[in-house]
Amino acid sequence: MTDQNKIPQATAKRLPLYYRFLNNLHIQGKLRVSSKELSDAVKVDSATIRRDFSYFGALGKKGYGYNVEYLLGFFRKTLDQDETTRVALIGVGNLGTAFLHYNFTKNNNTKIEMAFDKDPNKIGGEIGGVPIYDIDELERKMDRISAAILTVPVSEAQGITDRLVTSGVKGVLNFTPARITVPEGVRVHHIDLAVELQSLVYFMKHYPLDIDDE
Amino acid sequence: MTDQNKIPQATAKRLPLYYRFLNNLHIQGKLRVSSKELSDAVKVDSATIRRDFSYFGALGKKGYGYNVEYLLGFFRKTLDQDETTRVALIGVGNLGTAFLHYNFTKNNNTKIEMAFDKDPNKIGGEIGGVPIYDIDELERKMDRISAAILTVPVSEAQGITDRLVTSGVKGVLNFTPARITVPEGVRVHHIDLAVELQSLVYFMKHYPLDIDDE
DNA sequence: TCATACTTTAAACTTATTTTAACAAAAAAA
DNA sequence: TTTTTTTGTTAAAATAAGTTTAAAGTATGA
Repeated sequence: MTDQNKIPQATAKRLPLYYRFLNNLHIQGKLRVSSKELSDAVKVDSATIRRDFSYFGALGKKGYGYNVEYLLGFFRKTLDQDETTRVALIGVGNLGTAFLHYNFTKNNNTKIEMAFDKDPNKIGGEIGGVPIYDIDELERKMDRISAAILTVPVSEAQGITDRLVTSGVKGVLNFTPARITVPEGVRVHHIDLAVELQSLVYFMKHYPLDIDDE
Repeated sequence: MTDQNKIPQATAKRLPLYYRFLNNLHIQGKLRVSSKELSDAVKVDSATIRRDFSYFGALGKKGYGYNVEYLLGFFRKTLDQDETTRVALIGVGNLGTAFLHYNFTKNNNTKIEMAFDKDPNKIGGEIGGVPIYDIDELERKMDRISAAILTVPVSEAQGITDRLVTSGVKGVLNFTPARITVPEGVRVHHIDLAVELQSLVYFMKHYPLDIDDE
């Protein structure tokens, strides 16, 4: 909250990516890394990486590069890795199930604490260690959950979102095609699988030369 | 291929989104729409929408707005909706299955023609009308497929990608955390679920006021 | 140990891209 | 008519990326 407001959104979006790769390097036992090496790994221009890092002050050493452990520690703090954010998943279909199997907690500051569905066959069960509750229980259970992953059918999206917001959720990762409306102060990120695929196809046809953007 | 090179990438990325909503409006029987209305629906500033549209010439009428059907027809052409792109899906796990159930063809120019997996229980079967083949058959079957959705475990990502590229694939939608390397001319879009979630959380904490960006 | 060559960052500067704001002109509505 | 709506476009502002340069370090070999 101090000066984070000043760092560009584009940089902020790359942070989790950097963190992931730094973690890999650390596991591999690497002690230092140059912006060039990191660039090869994450496919981001090395100058951009240095620029991104420099928003946080001088983290590297000239002629040496970055100390992996130090950088990792720094990112852990910056990304609030110590304080886990409690997440709920709504809609245990295939996509929802994929999420539940994903081991987020391992390298991340997020934990899916519970899931909701309306299918009686799923309610009461658990997947990947996450209990599945009846969607009707949502308001009762959602205490202390601050983010939600929305993997329900489109038709349910806005209705469920309203209930989530009422329950105090401040962030929604929306996988439905619906562009949901939320009150100010609630953050929504959209990922629309069909749009992503269509976008890829459009870029393939019209921008065939570039290596990679996104 | 005429002047598409001139339209900004940021605009290109929004095109599929516009198309989807225009289609919704059309189904709802709406005859016209203003940039303001569309803005509310897709959560993109109305000025940005007008600016985006204007790259393609004058599509609307002052004091009236845009004719939904005309605009839709225009986008259909621009997004090459008439010519379907043949897509293969690699890795029929939960995420892959979610994709197969998704009815892409309905509103889109993409069709998942086939899927690959190495699980003998899945091979030979089909999901959502898409046949599942043995991953060993990849090179033999991939004729005429130009894009691939990669939903395999990270460890397989680069190896499979190399095989896809050899088979003539020009675009990959990569859902694995690996930042895969491809030769020039092949397009890769990454979607990393963990990064997306972490990114949401970061933005929730540090940019709590903005309504929506992405 | 010292000199030299090499590496690599950080910061300043430049360029490019994207968004936003403003407003005249055209059409619609009253 | 007159007023209101709404586009298309221009110009300005904001964001983001890439380049260059100087300083600070490392590594090497005499």
